[in-house]
Amino acid sequence: MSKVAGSNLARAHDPWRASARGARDREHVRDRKFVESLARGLEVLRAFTPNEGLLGNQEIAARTNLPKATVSRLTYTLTQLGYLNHVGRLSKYQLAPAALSLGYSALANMRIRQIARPYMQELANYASATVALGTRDRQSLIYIEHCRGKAAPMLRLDLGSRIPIATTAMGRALLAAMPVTEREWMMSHIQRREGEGWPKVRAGIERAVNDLVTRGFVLSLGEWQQDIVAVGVPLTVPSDGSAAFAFNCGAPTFRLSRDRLENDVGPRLVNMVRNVEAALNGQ
Amino acid sequence: MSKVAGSNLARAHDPWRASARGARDREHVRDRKFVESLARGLEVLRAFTPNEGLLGNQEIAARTNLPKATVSRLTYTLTQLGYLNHVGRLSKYQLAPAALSLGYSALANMRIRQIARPYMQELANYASATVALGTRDRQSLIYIEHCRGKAAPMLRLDLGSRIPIATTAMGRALLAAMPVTEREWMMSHIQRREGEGWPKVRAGIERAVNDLVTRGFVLSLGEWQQDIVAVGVPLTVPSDGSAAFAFNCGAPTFRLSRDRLENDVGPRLVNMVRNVEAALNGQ
DNA sequence: AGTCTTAGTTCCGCAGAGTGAAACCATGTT
DNA sequence: AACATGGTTTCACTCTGCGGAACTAAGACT
Repeated sequence: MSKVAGSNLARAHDPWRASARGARDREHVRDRKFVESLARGLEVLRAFTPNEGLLGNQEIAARTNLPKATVSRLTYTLTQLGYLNHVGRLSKYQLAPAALSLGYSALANMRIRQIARPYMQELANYASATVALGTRDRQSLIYIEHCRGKAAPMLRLDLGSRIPIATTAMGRALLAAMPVTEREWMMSHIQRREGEGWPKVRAGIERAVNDLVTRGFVLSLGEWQQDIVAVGVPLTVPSDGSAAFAFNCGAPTFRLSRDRLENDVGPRLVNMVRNVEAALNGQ
Repeated sequence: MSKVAGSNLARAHDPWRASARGARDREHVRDRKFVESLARGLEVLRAFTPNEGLLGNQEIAARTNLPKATVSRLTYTLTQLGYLNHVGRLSKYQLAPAALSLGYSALANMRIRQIARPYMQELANYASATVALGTRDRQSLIYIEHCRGKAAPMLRLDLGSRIPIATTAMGRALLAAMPVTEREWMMSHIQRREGEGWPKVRAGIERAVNDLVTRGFVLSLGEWQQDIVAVGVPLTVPSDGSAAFAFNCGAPTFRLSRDRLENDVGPRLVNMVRNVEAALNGQ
């Protein structure tokens, strides 16, 4: 049940727990404001991931825990609207351009991107590393903007791609900057997913919380990808409560010594973020 | 009414004509498979464009022709699900990361991109121009992939951005390759929008239809953007009926003489597309 | 202060949209 | 021919989603 749709943090109403019309819901008071079929339709779209790009109704039904018949109607509707494409004569759908278009509109309207980009590029060049900006969506991070340094075309992550929260510098920065209750809630989720790796992951996060207060940035030293090191710094937009962002600056281990990362790049990233914050509030 | 949601070509069921529960629908037979509230929710998301990125419920209601109360519930739901963000203390929403994420998944799964990219890059380099790949969504084109030639960082269009169909080389290529009935239908739409500019636009399209059969490519010489010339070539994926793509290759006028465009670049683009087609069918 | 305006939210009774189990179809497969 | 497999359609029921209208909140103007 909860495998399907991670609910949306504290403030969230977890759609699938909440209703699933069929499941005679004892206790839960229905939220009259929440439009169930919209949520379901979107959940269908979400079932398509970058690797799982071609799904039949059956597979969708499995992934979303929705009854066959319902999925059939939803895919039909989504196809009409141009969000899905019928592919390969029969059966199997695929995300279609309309979905892409939404993403583009989303990107285009994130003011922070335009403002941050020049700062990011500058640091990327200076450190010959990659600087990226991301934000949270459910249980992972999404890249919103990124700049590569001159000599570092190493790791290629496109805008919109997802990375985990628990083990990356960017993710830890975000976690470390959260209100405690929220962080605890996130961590319980992560714990469930990590299983036995959890103690190590937890230690990493706790160190990050500590690092953030003492040094202003957090680290990930090969904990996400072997051979990749990075620093991360959070940014909270004050006016706009819900939106929290984080930057990272990373490179392959051999290119960026730990010493330089901690004593040069880290502080510079902190400084960069202060500048971005100023620019954001400025105009 | 029809201003809101362009219906989706011939096969389409035009959602808003079809029902709008309140509007006691005489004639129209309801499509029991179509999930109205999903369509409405998505229409709300669509109301956000790259330029119109910050909308209040009221504005959304106006753009979608949905009643206030309904919009209120839909935005509430979309916010819960992470597709919209509440911004600036109260009122006004904005597309949120979840929307972006869909777009990324969509992109990631278009096989044609990976296959076409090397060919595109090669031509882009050769011609010192920009080569792009796009597909249709409703009444416009969407960029799916693009490569810039070495010395041509001129026009910067990101993936997912929209360009018009009627005046661009890419759009005309698509139009020219359509079945007549479909093209006629599209053209009637375009006509409505163009108003008095229509005769010229129409002539352009008709020339394109002609060019396509005689030469294999179509042209747009400054008809979309002053100072930009381009050739376009369509590609139809046979197995996958609905999906039709088109390529363009363009540059600022001063960089690419008309002669070279027509006698060198055009034929090469045609050739490139043949190669891509072969590659697509190959594996 | 008061009054208007503008925008968003909530109520509430109603009707029909959306549902899902089960029957039905259409394609392979053994 | 029987059997999977996966998608679609039917059908009767019910609860969801609807939307007009009432309500609330926050400026803006006198």
